[in-house]
Amino acid sequence: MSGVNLKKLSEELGLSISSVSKALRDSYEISAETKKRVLEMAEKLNYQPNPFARGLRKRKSITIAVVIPEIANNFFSVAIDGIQLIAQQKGYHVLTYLTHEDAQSEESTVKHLQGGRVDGVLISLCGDSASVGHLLSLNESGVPIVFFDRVPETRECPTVTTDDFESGFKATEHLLHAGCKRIAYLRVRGHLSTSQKRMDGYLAALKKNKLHADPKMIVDCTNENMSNVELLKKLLKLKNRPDGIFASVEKLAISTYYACNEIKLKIPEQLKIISFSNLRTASLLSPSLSTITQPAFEIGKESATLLFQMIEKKNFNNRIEQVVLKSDLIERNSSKRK
Amino acid sequence: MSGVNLKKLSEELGLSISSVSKALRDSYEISAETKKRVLEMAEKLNYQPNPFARGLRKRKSITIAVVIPEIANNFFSVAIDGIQLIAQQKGYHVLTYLTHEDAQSEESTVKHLQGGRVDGVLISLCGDSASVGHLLSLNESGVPIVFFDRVPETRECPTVTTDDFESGFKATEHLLHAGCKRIAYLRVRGHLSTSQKRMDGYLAALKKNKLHADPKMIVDCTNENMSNVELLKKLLKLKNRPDGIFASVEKLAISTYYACNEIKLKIPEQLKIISFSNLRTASLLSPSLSTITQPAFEIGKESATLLFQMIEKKNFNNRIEQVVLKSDLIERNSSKRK
DNA sequence: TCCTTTCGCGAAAACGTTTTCGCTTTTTTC
DNA sequence: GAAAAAAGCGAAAACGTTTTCGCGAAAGGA
Repeated sequence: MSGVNLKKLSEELGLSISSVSKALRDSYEISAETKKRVLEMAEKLNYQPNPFARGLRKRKSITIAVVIPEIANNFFSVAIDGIQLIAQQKGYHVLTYLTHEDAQSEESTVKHLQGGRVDGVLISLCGDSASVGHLLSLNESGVPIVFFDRVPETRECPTVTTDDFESGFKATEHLLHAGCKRIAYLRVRGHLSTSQKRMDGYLAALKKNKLHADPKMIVDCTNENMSNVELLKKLLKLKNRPDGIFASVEKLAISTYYACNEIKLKIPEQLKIISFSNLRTASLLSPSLSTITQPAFEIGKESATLLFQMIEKKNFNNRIEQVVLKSDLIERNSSKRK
Repeated sequence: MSGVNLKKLSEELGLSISSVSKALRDSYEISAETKKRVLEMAEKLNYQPNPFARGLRKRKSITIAVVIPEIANNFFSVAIDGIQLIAQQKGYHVLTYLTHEDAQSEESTVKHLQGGRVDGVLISLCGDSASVGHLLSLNESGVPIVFFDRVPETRECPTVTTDDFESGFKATEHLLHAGCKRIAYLRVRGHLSTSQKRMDGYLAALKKNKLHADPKMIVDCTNENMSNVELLKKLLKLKNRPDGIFASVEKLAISTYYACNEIKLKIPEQLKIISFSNLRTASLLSPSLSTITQPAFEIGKESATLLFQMIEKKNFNNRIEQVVLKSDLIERNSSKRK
């Protein structure tokens, strides 16, 4: 047992607890000589202040929470990397919670965060979170929240997102320019702001190019690869099958690749694909995958930076900052013209 | 501000603080009727116990720490997934720290964990952590530690690893059977137990097949893709270049793919590759990548389970459990015989 | 020299819990 | 019906900090 606390330290030094505490915090009330003695003894006994006592007293946790749908995902893991960078710079600890796209799990997680465990929350909503009531309640109890990537549709709040509409528009036009006549939009069910905006961009591009938007070409997928592959195989065997696929999330592009492998459909000759994706091996795939790549690391950094601004200035309810970053469209072979 | 605590709750109910506390913890001292009243009021006012007060009093944090070199990595992100699953089941919170392969960062992180912030630590060592003194100190202060994947070489401690020697052996024999005569072993500099064991397996396989182990075929790479590509291009342009590559970590296989693309070396005709990797798109690469795949999710689950055993039974210093899981060798096209 | 200011430090309260102990009232036991 | 036991609750200490306040001594100003 370590058990070295201020009391033990003060006894060792022949000082009062309060003096030791002040010396460690470099208070002007303590002489330079005493400070030196205290610092040396603290070092020698390897004193580490108890975070719970300090948190209780100062009503501050020096901790933030990150709530995300999943972690085994290139976008989120890189975003966390950016978050951690900023948090580490600020001397903050980071609690991570996974909702697994489950609204109930998200709600109970957020509820547990109300006791003062964290000074702020970074969250990317899960797919089927209908309401944001639990988050409002958390915010009202004084905990600032920043949403990143997947943000609430209905309410004004601090967010860090990417230009999803424009990206959806560009990706669709890219497929059109590559020669596609019939483009399917792949999404996962649920009401996510990102998915909606990307689809709006898709629809706008079709409209601008005077193309009919066929509801059958808007395909609702699941979170599970196997069932998606089956679904896509059916889609691609249709008489009037699509000649272009716009996948709104990475995993759907992967499922499409598997489906095409199985039914011997050639990419890009018979089917062109572009996808939102942060896959680092996109260029090594067979064929290399054209992507819209979100600046995941920057998103993480920006949202953490914004959160700390809100934590430090307590007036976080006055102004609502909304940061929008640009995604990159990277053309590769999966959408090549011929 | 929420600020609803036991005091406010007790005032609202006309009870003492201690009675309310006991009612919430379902103490036998409190009547069923009172308990019901208290529970209802707590629900109504949305009471959440202060974790710092409780942690201070009970000397328990209900929190574990995960210390890893990086998170934007398929192995570690899936391992965390497994850890989170178990932690969530146990009602524990998870703090994540990244060392970025920096020994000093690892040391300071571990030092900060001594104050009682966590009840246990899961750690995968960084590449150039020479000593484990800081971890010993943490352990002596009563915090159980479980190492996973990258474990200390010198000391007996609780670990969860994979069969790295056997996997290294099998991977090498696989390349030999595919026709390779000269196999390079790619590793990142540093003294990691995993890398060492994998190489031992490699060397043993060479020896068994009566092949000379050329020191020039053991290549020290860095953590940076660009420089690795350059290094590998040089290696592959050598007069007596290798005809097989055994990459001990995923990123080195990726770098090899890039290098081969640049110098127009054909895989697997001119160079066969196998790699340790948890890449989910390994089968979609061009060509598909043969891998030794570690059961990352199971590793996470096993190590968390082991840690909680140690946390719950306090006699964690008596018996030292060492779990070894099996990796899978998955043959794909990058190492095909012809 | 005397008064005021500054310096250096200690006592004690407070943060919100949990838990031990004691007290009153009710119930059980013989 | 008296003694014993149990039930139901409250007071207060404790966890380890931080911070306010107070106090004596030294230093400065007149």
